[in-house]
Amino acid sequence: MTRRPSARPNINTTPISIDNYFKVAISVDCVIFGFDEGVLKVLLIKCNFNEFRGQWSLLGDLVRPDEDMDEASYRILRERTGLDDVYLEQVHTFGSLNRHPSGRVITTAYYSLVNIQHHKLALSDNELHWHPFDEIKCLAFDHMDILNTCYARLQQKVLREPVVFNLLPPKFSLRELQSLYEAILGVELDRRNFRKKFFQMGFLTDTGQMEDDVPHRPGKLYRFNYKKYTKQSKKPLDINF
Amino acid sequence: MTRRPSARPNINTTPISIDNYFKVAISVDCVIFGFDEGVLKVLLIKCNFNEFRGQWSLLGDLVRPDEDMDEASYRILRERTGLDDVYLEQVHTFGSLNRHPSGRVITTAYYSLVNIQHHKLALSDNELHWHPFDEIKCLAFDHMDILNTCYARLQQKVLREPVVFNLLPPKFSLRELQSLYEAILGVELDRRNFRKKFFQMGFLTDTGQMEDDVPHRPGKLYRFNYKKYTKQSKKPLDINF
DNA sequence: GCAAAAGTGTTCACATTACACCCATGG
DNA sequence: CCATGGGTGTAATGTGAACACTTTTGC
Repeated sequence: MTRRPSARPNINTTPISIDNYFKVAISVDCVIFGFDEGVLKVLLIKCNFNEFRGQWSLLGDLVRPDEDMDEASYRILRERTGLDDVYLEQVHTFGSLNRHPSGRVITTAYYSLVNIQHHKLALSDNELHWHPFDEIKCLAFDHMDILNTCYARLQQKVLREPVVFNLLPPKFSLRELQSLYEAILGVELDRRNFRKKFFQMGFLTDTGQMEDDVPHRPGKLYRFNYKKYTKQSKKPLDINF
Repeated sequence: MTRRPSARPNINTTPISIDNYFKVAISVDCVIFGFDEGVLKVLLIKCNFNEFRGQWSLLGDLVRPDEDMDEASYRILRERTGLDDVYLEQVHTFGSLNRHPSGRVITTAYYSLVNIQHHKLALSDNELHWHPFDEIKCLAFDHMDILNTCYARLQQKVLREPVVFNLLPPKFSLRELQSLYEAILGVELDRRNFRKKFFQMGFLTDTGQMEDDVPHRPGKLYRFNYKKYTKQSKKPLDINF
C-alpha cells in the first residue's frame, strides 16, 4: 500500500495543453529469474547509459510506438536470451519523476522465469551475466527497487500457482524441486513433508527415469503434469494476517 | 500470467528516432470501493468523452508532467471525493495500442478503499454515483477489464492483510465486518467460526459501546487495533495450488 | 409475542509438523 | 568404507468446517 506521499495544492484550475501530456516515454524492465546450482539467479546486463555506465542493470527497453507492452517484454526476452515461449508476469509500474536522466520515462516491471540450461548457448553476449539473487546489492536506475518488488511477488506466487516448473528442466528430481522452493522462499523445508505434499497433490508424473550425473544415489525424475493440474483446486478460504 | 500474444518479427534492425518515443500519455484510473447497506459499491462517473459519452467510467485523469503517478491518484481521489488519507494500491498497467481513441495512452490502475459515510456530503457532483459492484456490466474504454482486475486483487488482499477496515467506520459490529467479507469474497461464512477467528487474532478492541440504530438486538462495537497488529505474524508457509 | 440478529462450544476431518533409520550410488 | 542424498511412516498438534439453542432488542 502507498499512502499519500505529500500534500500538494489542487492545481486543477491551471489549464495545461493536451500536447504537454504526450511527452512521456514508456519502457519495460524484465527481472529474468533462473535457477542453477541450487541458487536463484537473475540475468543482468552491463549498463551503457552515461550516468550509470559500468553498473549492472535489468534488461529493458523503450516500448515502441506500435507495440503493446507485453509484446515489448517478449521482444526483450527474445532478443537477449533467444527464448520465446517463456513465463512472464507484469508486476508494477514505476513512475517517479526523476527515475530516468533522459526525461519522463515510466517503466513497467515484469518478471520472467526461464530454464537456464535451455539457453546457455544463446547467451554469448558477454555484457550479459547471471548473478545470484542474494549477491545483488546495487543496480543502475531504480532497478534495485524493481528487483525487490518482483522477488516479493515471485515469493507469493510460488505458494499459489505451479510456476516454479518454468525454472526447471522438463524432467527433474524432487530434490531439485525442493531446493528451488527453498531458494525462492529463503527457508529450509522438511524433506519428507515436502515429498508427501507434492505426491498427494497428484500433479507429478514419474518418468521412469533416474538422475545419472549425481555423485550419490540417483533420484527418480518427475514431470509436471499440466493436464492433471486444473485451477479448480479447492483452496481453503482462510483469512490470515 | 501472460503468454506471448502473437508472433512478431524482430524489428530491432529498424532504427527509430528517440523523439518518436516521447509521444505517449499516461493516465491513472481508480477503482474506488465503498461498502454500504451490505453491498460492495464502486464510484463511477458519467463519461464525457465523445466515443463513450453517456456511459459510466472509472475515475481517472492524465498524469501531469510534474506529477508522480501515486500523487496523481491521490489528486483524483481528493478532487472527486474530498477524501485525503485513503488506502490506495497500484494494481496493473494497461497499455493496449488502441485502448484510447486520442492516441497512445497508457493507464495504471489503482484501487482505493473508502468509508462511504465519511464523504457522503462531499459527493454533490451528480455525475458521480455509487454502483453496486455486482450490477456493473459495461463501462467505457477498457474499464471493465480494469475493474475486474482490481476486484480480483482486492479479493486476494483481504485474506492476507487487514485492509477491509478502510471500508468501515472506526467502530463497527462483527456483523458488519462479516457481511463485508462476504460481499468481497462472494461467499457465505459461518458466523461462529468467523467470530472465533477474529477474536483469537486479537486485533479487535471492544469499545464498550453498542449499536443503537438497528431494528433488532444491538451488537457490540469494535475497533481495529492497529497497534497490536504487526506484520510479524507467523503465516503458515503452505504451498497450495 | 414475534421477527431478527447477538452471543456462545463442541465435534470431526484433515493438514501441518516434527522426527530417525536404512538404502543406493560414486568415489 | 565413507560421504551424500534417496526413500519411507507415524504420532501429535492445530485449523477449518459443520452445526443449535438461548438471549436481547425493536416493533
